[in-house]
Amino acid sequence: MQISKKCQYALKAVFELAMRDSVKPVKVYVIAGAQNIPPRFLEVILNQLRHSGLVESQRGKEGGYRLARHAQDITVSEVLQCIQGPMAMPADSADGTEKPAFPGDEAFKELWQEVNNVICEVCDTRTFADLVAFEKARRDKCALN
Amino acid sequence: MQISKKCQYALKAVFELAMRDSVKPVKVYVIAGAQNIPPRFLEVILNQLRHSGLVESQRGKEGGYRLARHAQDITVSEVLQCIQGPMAMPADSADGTEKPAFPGDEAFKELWQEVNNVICEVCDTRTFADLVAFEKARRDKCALN
DNA sequence: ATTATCTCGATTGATATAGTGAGGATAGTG
DNA sequence: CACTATCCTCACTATATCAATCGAGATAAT
Repeated sequence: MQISKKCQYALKAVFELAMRDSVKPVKVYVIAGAQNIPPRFLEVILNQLRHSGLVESQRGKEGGYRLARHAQDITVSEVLQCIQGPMAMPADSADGTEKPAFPGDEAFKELWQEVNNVICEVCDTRTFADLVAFEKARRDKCALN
Repeated sequence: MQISKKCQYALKAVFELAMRDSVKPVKVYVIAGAQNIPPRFLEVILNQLRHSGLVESQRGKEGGYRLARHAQDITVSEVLQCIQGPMAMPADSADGTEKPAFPGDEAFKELWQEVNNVICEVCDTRTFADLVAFEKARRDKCALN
């Protein structure tokens, strides 16, 4: 049960763009610096996010990346799915072939389905606007001390 | 987001023992055959489960494995933790060292905590007695057709 | 024309996973 | 006691996946 580094980087990158909420595109190395992500690796990741329509890019000088939609319309699930693919639970046979079922297969399938559902409930409803709001609230609280 | 084969095998093996609910120990190759698990690999897995106190073994001829507790007292979580270790969510730093936090780290930590909680809610409350009951109910339903 | 940036596929090195091998320990059976 | 079927242990290998980098190209601003 693990979230890959790549996925964590993707989430952090989208978060950074959401925080900045900038009309001007943000350069890769700026995001990388702000979030401590290997810059060349981040290029790969942002490109993948772009192909999924989560971010937009601008090439050339003064180029960079920005969110393709408002932060409140991008969920954690979308980023996870873009990078890790759909949350494949064991029972999902990769090939479509009907395999001979073994005792308990159905029971486990139902279990994984339920696990999947509760995860999705959390990740589908959590937008990057929420995350940014959380971060800002935390900063305000710290500022009081 | 993936459950390893090893873990799936462990769950299937415990399920098989729960189904049989036998006083006599069940041999590895029997479990392996019933659940389509590579027998030598299953040995390794059952041994690991034994060290965690989930199953008991008997050596020698007429030896094998049985559950160390009643099926209703063994949860899916216990097997998962035995094989995969605790569900480590990204924010948990492996080393105990304080790392310089980056923007959003706290927000993500809270998110992963929540994800972890809902998963545990499902897996902590699901016992192997539940899974066996599910399987038996399914069989009864099929028998009617 | 120059330069800073994104684009994209290939490649590398590290780590984790899945599974196997070989020999030892133990308990029942004749 | 000798034999054999079983569990026990740990080391090992092969393969896949992950994390990250490289290098050459395309594009846009100046």
